[in-house]
Amino acid sequence: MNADKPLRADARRKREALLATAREVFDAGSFFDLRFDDFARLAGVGTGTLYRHFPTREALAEAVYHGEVATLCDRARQLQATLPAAEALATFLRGMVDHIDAHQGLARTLATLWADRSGALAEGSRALEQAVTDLVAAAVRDGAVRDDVDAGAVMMALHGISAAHDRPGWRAEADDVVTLLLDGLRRPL
Amino acid sequence: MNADKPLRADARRKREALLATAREVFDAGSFFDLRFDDFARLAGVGTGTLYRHFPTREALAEAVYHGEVATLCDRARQLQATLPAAEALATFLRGMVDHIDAHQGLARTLATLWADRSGALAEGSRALEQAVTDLVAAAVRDGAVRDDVDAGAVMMALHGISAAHDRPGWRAEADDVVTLLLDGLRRPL
DNA sequence: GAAAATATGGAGGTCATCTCCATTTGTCAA
DNA sequence: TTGACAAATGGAGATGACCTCCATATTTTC
Repeated sequence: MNADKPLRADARRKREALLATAREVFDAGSFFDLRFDDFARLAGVGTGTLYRHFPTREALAEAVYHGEVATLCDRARQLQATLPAAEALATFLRGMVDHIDAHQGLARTLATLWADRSGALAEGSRALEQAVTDLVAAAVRDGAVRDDVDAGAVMMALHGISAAHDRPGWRAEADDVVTLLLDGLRRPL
Repeated sequence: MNADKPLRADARRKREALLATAREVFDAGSFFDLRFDDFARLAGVGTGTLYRHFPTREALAEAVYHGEVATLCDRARQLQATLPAAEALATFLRGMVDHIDAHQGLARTLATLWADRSGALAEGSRALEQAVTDLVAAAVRDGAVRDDVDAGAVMMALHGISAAHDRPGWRAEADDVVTLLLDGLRRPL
């Protein structure tokens, strides 16, 4: 869905400028507070161009974190290949919390992408869910994890974690959620 | 924070009209899609009046569900008084899923109230969190639940459940989350 | 190097949100 | 009852974010 059209030279340049600006704003933590049009001005680009490249704020957010989400997915696959399934799952979930903790914007982005009721679930969101589903499935096959719960439950919990990122005691609570999930997932008895 | 001023007669009437209309719209499931001004017209009230009574859409949502949330809290206290702590917690969480499942609007409202980053956490949200905290604390005192996790973790998970209300397999996944939480909460070993 | 294809930018349209205040309605003391 | 004061109303219009449109500019192609 990406290699469709070879972007024209200036188009690619503007696109990069927009992404670069968006990344900065993300790191500053003001991405979701800023007028969308202002990205255009900030990036030295017209509003029309902004909208042609990224029809919505969410599209831009997803593009910014496309790489990061892909990295998370790769990490999931890598863990799955090198660790016992149960441990891979645990490590991945703990790592998710680390990532979210380290990056203001990622938490917001995940929460937003996920909560986006506009039908077409973003690519990154799908990919992440697939990675989690695979991890859980492998652990189930291993017999390390019960087989009567859906991986979607884990996604729901992750969403809760992302969405609550600005709670005072977030980090501790987030770790607790993961602990509960993992202990709950172990085959009962 | 409520018995401050004895509302004038017409004020109370308009307020009721707004709430009644909002309740209908909630049940129809279109609360969050409707132009806010239209509540005014629908309720036979001017926009100014709408905004004086409910400064934001969230304020109206909270008012509509104030009773329902209070009921949930009462239910928590009642369960706590009549059942062993662990069972009270389990029953309450299962009941939450039932409630959310039965009422379109409640899920959205809880997710919205919770996600509202505007600092002042809504009254209903606070109350609900307190109820959950009490339930967990009681179960911990009983020795039925581990003491190394915060009740906030349970709230996070509940939020995830509410926010994901429109997933295809929501009900099953939501039940799974609760199962994981409860099994995870039992004292390990 | 000219035509065709592609992309730009920003002025202006659209629309939900919210404010303001001239008018209406309710309350209460005399 | 009535007059006077306070409280509340409603809806026109300001505000401001979002998005579209298209005349112009840039790139590519032949």
